[in-house]
Amino acid sequence: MAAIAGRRCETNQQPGAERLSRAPVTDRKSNKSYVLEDQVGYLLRRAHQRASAIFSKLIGEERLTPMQYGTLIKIYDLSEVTQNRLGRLVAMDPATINGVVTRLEERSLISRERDPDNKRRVLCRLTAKGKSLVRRAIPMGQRISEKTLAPLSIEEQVEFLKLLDKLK
Amino acid sequence: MAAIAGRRCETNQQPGAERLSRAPVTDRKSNKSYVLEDQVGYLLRRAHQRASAIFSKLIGEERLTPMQYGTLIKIYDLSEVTQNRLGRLVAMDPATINGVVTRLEERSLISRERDPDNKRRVLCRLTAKGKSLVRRAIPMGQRISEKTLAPLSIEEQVEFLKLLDKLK
DNA sequence: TTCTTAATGTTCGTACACGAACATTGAGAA
DNA sequence: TTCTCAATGTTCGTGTACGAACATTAAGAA
Repeated sequence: MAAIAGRRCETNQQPGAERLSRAPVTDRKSNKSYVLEDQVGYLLRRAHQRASAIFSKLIGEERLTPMQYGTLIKIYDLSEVTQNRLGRLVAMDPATINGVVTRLEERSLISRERDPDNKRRVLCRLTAKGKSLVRRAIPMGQRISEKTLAPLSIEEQVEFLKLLDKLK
Repeated sequence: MAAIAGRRCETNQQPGAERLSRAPVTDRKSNKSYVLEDQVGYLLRRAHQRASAIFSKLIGEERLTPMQYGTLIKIYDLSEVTQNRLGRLVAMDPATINGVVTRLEERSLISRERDPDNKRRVLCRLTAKGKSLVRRAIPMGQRISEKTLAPLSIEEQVEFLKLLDKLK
């Protein structure tokens, strides 16, 4: 695991995860043993955890989470989006995107207003502040992706992304 | 995306994520365009999201989250563990494992007591109820992993897990 | 035009995730 | 034996996640 700022145990308290000598005691009936550490779900969580940690460390900019970053990028690309559609574009349910967008608005990075043509909708736009933040953040996003994939060779990276894409 | 119980928009409101015609408007200066949907972090999140959804749908048992499941499995394998060490084993920081363990204790699936030999530590054990739940859950865990990896061929699964393991 | 149903958001409750600050306890150094 | 510092937990605050219930509005059927 990449080192994280405020670590409290050298044994890796945070994300890290200790590795014990593999004793798949769990299943005695079936011949295939069940080791938690080998399950896709567990590994995906760990990898995602690591990716988030790298993001937080490298993004620098006034605190931005991966979700906030993704959200800003999408609005930037579309200039104006409905909140609901925005949620679909970044894969967040209505309740979650609502929270994200609310926080971004509180920080004056985006603005929201009712769509006059359809009073259900809420249109999201970037403020000048939001736009400039996005422009500064993009290059970081690229570095973050590189860093995240760094443990793999270039060929492996291509292969990995190809397979990962099938598991969306 | 696998269908989720209470969907509200046929356009896939929840996790799903809409795919728009790829307009990498974002970067005009560098020659390589930046598409959010192609970034590892984004894809990892999506894959993890899907894995969690599959877990929730298939676990059945009285509601169990992936974290609770992993935690129970670990205690089951070790019979008795310190709360802090438990957190390291399942890759959760002290604050998070604390919450998970508290909820499991409230449901009488585990018991906690101070270690008499080291009054800082808290020992976690499974209750009879917890043990039987774990035994019923393991087979589900295996099916969940299979289902999660289903979009990949057997060879791809092996390759994917190998690469994913490097990104912990 | 009404009636029904879908779309869009909001609010609530629960469960991670994790940085940060803090209290307690143990282990090794001086 | 003190003194220092690491280890273990707890609490707080912020930010996803997401099911569920609800209000409002729009669009199409009868």
